[in-house]
Amino acid sequence: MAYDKENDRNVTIKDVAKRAEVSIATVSRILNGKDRVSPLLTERVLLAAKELQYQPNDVARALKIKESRSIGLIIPDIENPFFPALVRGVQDAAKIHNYAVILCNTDGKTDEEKKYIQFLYSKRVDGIAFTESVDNKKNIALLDSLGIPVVLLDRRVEGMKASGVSTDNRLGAFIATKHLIDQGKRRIAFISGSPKLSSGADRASGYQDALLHYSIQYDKKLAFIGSFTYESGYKAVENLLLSRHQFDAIFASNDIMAIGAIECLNQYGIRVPEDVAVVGFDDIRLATWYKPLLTTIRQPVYEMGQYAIKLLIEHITGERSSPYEKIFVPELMIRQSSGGLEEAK
Amino acid sequence: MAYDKENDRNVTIKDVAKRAEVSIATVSRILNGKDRVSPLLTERVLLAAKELQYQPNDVARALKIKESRSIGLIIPDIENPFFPALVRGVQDAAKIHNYAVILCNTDGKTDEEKKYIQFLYSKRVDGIAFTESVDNKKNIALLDSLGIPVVLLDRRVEGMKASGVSTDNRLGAFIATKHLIDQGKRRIAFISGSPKLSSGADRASGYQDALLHYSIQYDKKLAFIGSFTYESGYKAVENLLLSRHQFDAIFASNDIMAIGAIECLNQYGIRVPEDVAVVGFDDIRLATWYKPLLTTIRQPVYEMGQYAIKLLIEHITGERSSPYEKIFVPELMIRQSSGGLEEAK
DNA sequence: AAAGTCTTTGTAAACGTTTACAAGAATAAC
DNA sequence: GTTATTCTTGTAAACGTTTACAAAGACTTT
Repeated sequence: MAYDKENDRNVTIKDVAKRAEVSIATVSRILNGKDRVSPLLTERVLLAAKELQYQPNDVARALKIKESRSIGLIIPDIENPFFPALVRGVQDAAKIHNYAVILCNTDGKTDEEKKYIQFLYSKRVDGIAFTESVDNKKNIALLDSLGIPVVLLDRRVEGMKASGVSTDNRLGAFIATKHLIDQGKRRIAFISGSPKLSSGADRASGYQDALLHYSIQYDKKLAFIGSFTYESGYKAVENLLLSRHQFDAIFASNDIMAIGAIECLNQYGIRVPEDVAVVGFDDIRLATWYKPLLTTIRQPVYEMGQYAIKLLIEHITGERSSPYEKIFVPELMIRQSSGGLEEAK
Repeated sequence: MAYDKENDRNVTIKDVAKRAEVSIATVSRILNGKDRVSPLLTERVLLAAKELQYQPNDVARALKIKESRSIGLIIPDIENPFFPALVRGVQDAAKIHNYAVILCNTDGKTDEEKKYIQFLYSKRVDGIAFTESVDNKKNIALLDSLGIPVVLLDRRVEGMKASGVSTDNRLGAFIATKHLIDQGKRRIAFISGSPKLSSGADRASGYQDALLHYSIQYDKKLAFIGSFTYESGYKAVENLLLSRHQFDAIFASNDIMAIGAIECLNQYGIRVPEDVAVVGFDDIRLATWYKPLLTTIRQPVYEMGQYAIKLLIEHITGERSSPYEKIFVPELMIRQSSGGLEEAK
């Protein structure tokens, strides 16, 4: 019943062979350019293929050679401003090697992740790039059991036999906090991301490292648990305000929480950076469009996506066999929200 | 040489058949649930499948039934803030029907589009959702010739036999311009998108319609050609300023151009909305985070993506045979940048 | 009890490729 | 001129499914 299937004028290798008066093996050989074949036949076959507008059928090919030239990309949500650049990096790298990328949005739900992993396996993708959203051993184990190359994006997972790419989150958080301290701030509030994620936990560690290093007392009452969403940033500050604890700065574990935080501060008539300095994390594009311009820690997201696929493909082709952990180094982008800019002038 | 291919413990329908002591046909029938088969065998097969952790091979299936359960999605650039919501809509709709979506970024290059169309055809996708970036008859013709269902996103293309989904751009532009006129503005500058795109051309028409309707002289000197990018919005205003023509409002054909325009105005010390009112188009998420909050014309982008895939799948399954044109209606979102908010108070 | 009908199962071909193997032609070696 | 070697091509099997067709078994119907 499907569209156009009757007058399906699909031309196969067989048709080409017939027209060029050779065997299908010969056609295949010429088209793949692996084996040598005489110039005479080559020309005839190429001509026939062009005349018939032959387009190889990759699914038959995939079945035979057990290689689909496609990879799965699992992320929580493409609408989250962090991901478009990552996805673009992935896609550009995949394109170079002629891999198709199948996009999957899980909204951070463990069972969606599982469904997609199985879905992708049924499609016999050659590899999977995975950004897990909650530290879930089960899905990691599932991935491991598939016997398919996997690379983990933006997350560290202990004891997994897969490669990974991430940013040094602990260092980034350290730098961010240090920057605030350098501005003379001493009562620095912290909004964490999901603490179950390595990225969330590591940023919390970096924050504490910096306090410790500069002999500032860590104050539990200034630390809030967020979830990497705008709303959680807003809420955190609202709670902070309600608690009436003094603070002169905020380090939020990502940019959208930082923006949520600033929006809340504004709502209560508190000025940024004059009254409270704010630093975010990620350096999404919005950070340079938002007012005040957001001081933040830059992750090279596009490059991370690219590198992940480079690694994945190396595993697929067998060029690389043992897991490798690529860690990018974060960079402080000083803008308005931390008040660091005026100082610099 | 590929990863793990030797100790590939892939279990096939044959293995299941052997273990359950039935023929492979029976296994297939049970797994697909089409034909009736006795409860006894059903149970045995299901058990065997579970014990062996059988996962069907969709590529073999695709080859046999000529249906890959995957669709291609061609867009210019996922990093353009307009697209994430669209893509998410597409993906969510595809998921419901168990289709994989293969993402392709073309950067608006015609030859990239062509390459991807052929690439997707080789992969034998069941359908293609296409957002063309320059009105290129050749690629449309190519798509037509494939004999594969196609739906056009966000673009009208004359005389194509494919379905399409878009927003009434002309109406949207009319409403935007009218809103500015309602604010008492009479010298309204216009920044177009690519005029070769229907979305670009239609918005220009809507702008002119409104001027005509309210008996305002159309002034060529106030109209600028942009390309839907931040930079082109910025440039347009710079040129406008240099030309020293008076203006009291700007209608930009999309939000990022509007933001580019405002940034430029700010640079020159011109206040928005006090000195110049600005309206954009699209209502990307950034419009509500940017300062001033951007007055704009909302397109239901997510829904458009969803609807496109619904349509596409109807064509694939044969439920729908003749092309259908779905046109969403745009909505004015009054915020700060047009000064419309104070008035309303 | 024989003949007919319906239901359940199996056999084998097909989908469009790639590739091991064999065969034949051409060239080289003696 | 015979034999060995290399090169080019074809034949056929295989990849993992689905499905047309046939066969056999279980019921009806007379």
